[in-house]
Amino acid sequence: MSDSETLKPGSTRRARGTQTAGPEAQQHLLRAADELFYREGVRSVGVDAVVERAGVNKMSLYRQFSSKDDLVMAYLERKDEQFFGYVEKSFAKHPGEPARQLQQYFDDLAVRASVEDYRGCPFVNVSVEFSDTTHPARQFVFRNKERLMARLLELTTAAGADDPVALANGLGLMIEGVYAASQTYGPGCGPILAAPKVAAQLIAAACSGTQAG
Amino acid sequence: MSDSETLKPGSTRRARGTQTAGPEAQQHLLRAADELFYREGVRSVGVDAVVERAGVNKMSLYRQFSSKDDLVMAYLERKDEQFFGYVEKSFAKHPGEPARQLQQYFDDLAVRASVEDYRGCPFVNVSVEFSDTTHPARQFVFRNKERLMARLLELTTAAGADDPVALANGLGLMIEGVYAASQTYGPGCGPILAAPKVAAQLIAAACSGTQAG
DNA sequence: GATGTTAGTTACTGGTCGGTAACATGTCAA
DNA sequence: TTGACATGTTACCGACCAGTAACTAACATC
Repeated sequence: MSDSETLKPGSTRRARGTQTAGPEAQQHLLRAADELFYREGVRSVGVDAVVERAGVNKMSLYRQFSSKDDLVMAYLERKDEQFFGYVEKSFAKHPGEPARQLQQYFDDLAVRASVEDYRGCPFVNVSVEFSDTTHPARQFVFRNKERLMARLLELTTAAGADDPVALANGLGLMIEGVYAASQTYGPGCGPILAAPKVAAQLIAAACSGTQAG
Repeated sequence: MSDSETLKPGSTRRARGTQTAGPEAQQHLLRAADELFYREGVRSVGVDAVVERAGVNKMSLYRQFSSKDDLVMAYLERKDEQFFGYVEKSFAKHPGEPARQLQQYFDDLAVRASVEDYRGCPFVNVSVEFSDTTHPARQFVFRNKERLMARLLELTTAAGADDPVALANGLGLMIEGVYAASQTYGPGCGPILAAPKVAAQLIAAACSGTQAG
């Protein structure tokens, strides 16, 4: 009862010694895994670090997830939701105007990728950390990108692009480029800020005939 | 003398038990580190794996390099030379025609990035594996990309682009995109193959007034 | 108040990591 | 032949890793 634990200010780490219900512990673990895995990498962060940040016992982790890989997959699911949440949020700003929807996503992406502690695309990162393409995490990434490309293709088609596939491919390439450049070049500098204008150029050139967006 | 070691077919691993001169061992180590670090990642590959593949003793590694980090930096130096070797090789195909030089690089890059066991940009990969931006490896990557951007800017300027910086940024973004897409989408599929056409479009649009290349 | 269930705690396993010490072995020059 | 030196070999260090076992403490239900 007399818990002498002190929470570091500004930290999301939870106090120890308190008991936590199962689903509640799961949420704490997912949140801790999200923060640590994304910032420092999936392989670099050990399960001990995750449970400590979650304020949960290690056994509780293995009661909620069968293995670290299982936790990694749950982390990816979470990131997947987050990612398409961003996408649809941008698209929702200009309903019925596919060209402007695409443009809006690049505007928003450039802003997100320019913050100081940005760590790029979580899916690219796990692809780097896992060299085995048959690993479930890699397979998940493939599906994630497939889904993104399909969504882009919907919009480029709706926008009346001369070659919707080519435009979607070009824009997909730009997205990956922004993510990578945020890590290799400095944050919020150079190429990233050029992305929206390049996207605008590609969209305009592809939709020159039919101005559907 | 009676060395019963058997070399696995197709492997570059060297036989054990033989003695190797210092600089020779260094070359074997660098080659082994290159192959393993690039294919499987810098953090994932241990020094034991490197020395085994190099056919060299672990002590020989630490006589040539002060630490694993030191070996990693040497690996990056090697990759840096290789990278700009590719760049200049493409540029050399069309001397005095900057726009065509830039285009040629994208054509060659798309081919390289489409082979089965391609593992993307080694500099992006170490940026993912090392979350600390103050790490020497990260600093090296920053300098590498700075140098690439400077070289691109030389060509876009020489090509008479309306806005050489903007074009260089756009092309730089495309390069990063090709690297990343080679890992997240399948190999030799989709967006990567679209890269040369997108690059051509960007170059043509930026150099519409003055056809210097 | 006894019981079953769940979570927390401690300690441990077997393995890998980067790095080092002590010693044996090979090669080459004098 | 002898000595010096660079190399290979074996064994080890402390630290970390993912995962588990045995036990204790809190809770709800009856």
